Amino acid sequence: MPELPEVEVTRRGIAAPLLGARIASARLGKPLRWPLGLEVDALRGLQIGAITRRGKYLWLPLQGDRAAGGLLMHLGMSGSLGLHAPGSAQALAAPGIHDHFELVTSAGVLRLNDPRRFGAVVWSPAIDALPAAQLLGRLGPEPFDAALTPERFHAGLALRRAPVKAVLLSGSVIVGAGNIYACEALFLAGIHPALRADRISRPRATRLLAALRLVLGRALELGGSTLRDFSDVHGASGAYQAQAGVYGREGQACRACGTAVRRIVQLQRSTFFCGVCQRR
DNA sequence: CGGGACGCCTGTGAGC
DNA sequence: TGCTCACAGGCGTCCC
Repeated sequence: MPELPEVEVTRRGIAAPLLGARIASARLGKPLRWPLGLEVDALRGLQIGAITRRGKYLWLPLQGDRAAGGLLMHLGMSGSLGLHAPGSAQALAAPGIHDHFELVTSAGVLRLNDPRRFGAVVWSPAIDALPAAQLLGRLGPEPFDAALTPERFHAGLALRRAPVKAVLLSGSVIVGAGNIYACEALFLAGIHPALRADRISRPRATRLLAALRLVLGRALELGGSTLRDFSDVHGASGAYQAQAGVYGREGQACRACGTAVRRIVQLQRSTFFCGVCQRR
């Protein structure tokens, strides 16, 4: 479900209510990607600090009398976080079969629902200590980091011979664009997804960076509602098909030129593009 | 090291 | 209606 905008929307939805909340109890469901790395009951009594995001990871700092650290969370492919107000029907309801992590706090019940269980919740003594540092260490710059100039972005692409779509998905030159937004940004920038990253000129790299920011920023404004089955806390989903330029539109007319949108497979993932509008 | 395949899981929709 | 198959928003690990 989540690419960067959806993770950021999630963060914005839970950060303020959970700031300063105290954990009354915690519970694990079926195993996620990795073990928690801590006895789940050890979370009891810890106080939640300011929740941050790096790439598609969320960091929940936790402070207690004897323990300090935090939880590094990832929503994987199908994860979502729900925060249910104390005393609400949802908070009182038993966890669903796909609720695999739960924090009962003074500010409500936080539940990670993740059918495919590619997501993760991992204890780390600090965000810059193992194991968090190991996972975050390979991430490239944030898309809206002002330090990521067109020059630097272009320089990053120039080091890679793989297809530009693969480089975007790798997250080493820029984080946050998943399969959908990578396709959409390449379409907006008029760049063929199979073009080698190091063959992209400075002007085209500049356009691609702008397109990535546009696509991710727009999704953020729309509250992450551009994904197929993403729903916010109010259950609003919306506008997916209306937003997509190429993603999921194989065989349909390109909105710019009318040519049939094509689908190819790269890294075992679908890539959608317009063979006319997007040049090598 | 870079590049690409694999595997982790469950759910859903299309086609028969 | 029920089965099978392809495919789904990610990413760490492993092998070349």
